[in-house]
Amino acid sequence: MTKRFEIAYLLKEDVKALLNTNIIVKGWVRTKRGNKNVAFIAVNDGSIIHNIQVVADPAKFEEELRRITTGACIGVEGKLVESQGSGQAVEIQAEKIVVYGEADPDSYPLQKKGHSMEFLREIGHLRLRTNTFGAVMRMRHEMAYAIHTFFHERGFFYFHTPLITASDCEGAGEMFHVSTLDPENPPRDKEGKIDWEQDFFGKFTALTVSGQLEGELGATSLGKIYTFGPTFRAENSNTPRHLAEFWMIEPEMAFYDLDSLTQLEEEFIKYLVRWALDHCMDDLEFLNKMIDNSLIERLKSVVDTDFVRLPYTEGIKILEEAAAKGHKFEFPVSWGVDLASEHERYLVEHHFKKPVIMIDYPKEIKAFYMKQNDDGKTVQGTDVLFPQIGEIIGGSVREESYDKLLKRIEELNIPMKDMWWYLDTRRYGSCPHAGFGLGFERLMLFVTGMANIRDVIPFPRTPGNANF
RNA sequence: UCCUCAAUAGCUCAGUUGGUUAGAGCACCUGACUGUUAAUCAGGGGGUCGCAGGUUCAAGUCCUGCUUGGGGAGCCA
Repeated sequence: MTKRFEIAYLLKEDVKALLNTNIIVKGWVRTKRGNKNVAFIAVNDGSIIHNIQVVADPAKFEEELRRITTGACIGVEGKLVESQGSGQAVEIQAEKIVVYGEADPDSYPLQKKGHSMEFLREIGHLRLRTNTFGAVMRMRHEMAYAIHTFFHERGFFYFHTPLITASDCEGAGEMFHVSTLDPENPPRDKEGKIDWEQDFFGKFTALTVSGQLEGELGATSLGKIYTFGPTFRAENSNTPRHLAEFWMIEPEMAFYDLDSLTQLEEEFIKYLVRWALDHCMDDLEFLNKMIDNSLIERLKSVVDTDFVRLPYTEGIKILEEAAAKGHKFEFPVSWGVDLASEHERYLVEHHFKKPVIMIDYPKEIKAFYMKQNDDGKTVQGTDVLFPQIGEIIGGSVREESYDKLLKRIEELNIPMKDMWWYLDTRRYGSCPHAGFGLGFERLMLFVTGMANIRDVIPFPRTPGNANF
């Protein structure tokens, strides 16, 4: 019985022993071309960006060739031979062709010429069959695998935090409510408000905006953990960098301080970029050619560059000096303001020209759980700022002092009723610890060179769009 | 959510200061070509110019509203 091979194997492995023997390939047709003497069919099975060339005799396969158009699914049995043409090393001389599924060219929307990303988003069910999305999705898998490998090699445990949560006090964004109550006629309490006690969980619940708080419970028992799962934000954000449903990686480490935290952040990103360069070069070369021709160069430069550590206060000084020298900012800069993306871009793209890890932010512009510095003004938060993308990582050393954390919670009027368990981490066996969050799709933007975050996830969810 | 730009053939786009029958490339169909590389060459079919109003002798073109999409901003990862 003739064996089927995946195209990645035929094109990447040593196939000398297979030459001039019969094999089978199966996949989807990218193009068909030729004349009345010979036909060429480029077949792709998703295992690799490249196609294998099938050579067929038009006289022998007249009926099959009529049914084979761009997008059709076929199986081919034939002899693997060294190619007579110059575009590929090996090809298959067809002896038997099965057409599994035709793709009517009058209605099949994908062509062999390029499409706009906007058009492809409208056919999200079929865009995965394009070269670009094949490359992006293979890299998405590689990056996910690399993330697990990175943490596993360093003794982190993969820790599963809940997707449904009752903590609505993280301040990380608007939440999607989770309820089984009848929206037409919900039960009401005495004041006429919706009675969440009668809901499925007996309280108001929503989809998680972060696994961090539960992640801290893992870190203060297992030592080093990371989460890697979906995250949901109901913000009305319409930008190329935001999704309503995205994947986030959140490591949390006991006994890490600011230095070891930023060191891990830098090491992590460099590991992932290096992994892409080591394992995804075929796809990267395609993306470099078709999407962004400075991509590979940029990835290499990140791996070789030391990230800048920049205290917020020094960053403000640089920006104020730039403004004094005449650089125009839309928003004014002074100590205490939250930096706008124009400010971050100036620092990363103009001043340092390399990734910047900004640290020690004013406490007023950062979350309640960040460790307070002795100056009484700043906290040990860290943002890793990347060219083009902006903030790719946000992290901090966590405040481990029960009294300081409680005071901050009270100052910010954060409701206490759902926070008691979090505070217990500081009440019993409290330890210094730190962690960060990396937006998986922001990483994907960086390593693929794609411009819009909707094109680095198979099925993007954004305001007004939950298709496919 | 705010600002801004756009919407013309299946796809990517052109269409001049408003003026006759709205064009090109690709795709599709027909034909040519002895090995192509998003094959090439010749011919053919294919349009409610996003939707609804308005101005005008005349609207793809100007105005208003709506819808959808892009870019920028905010929020953030």
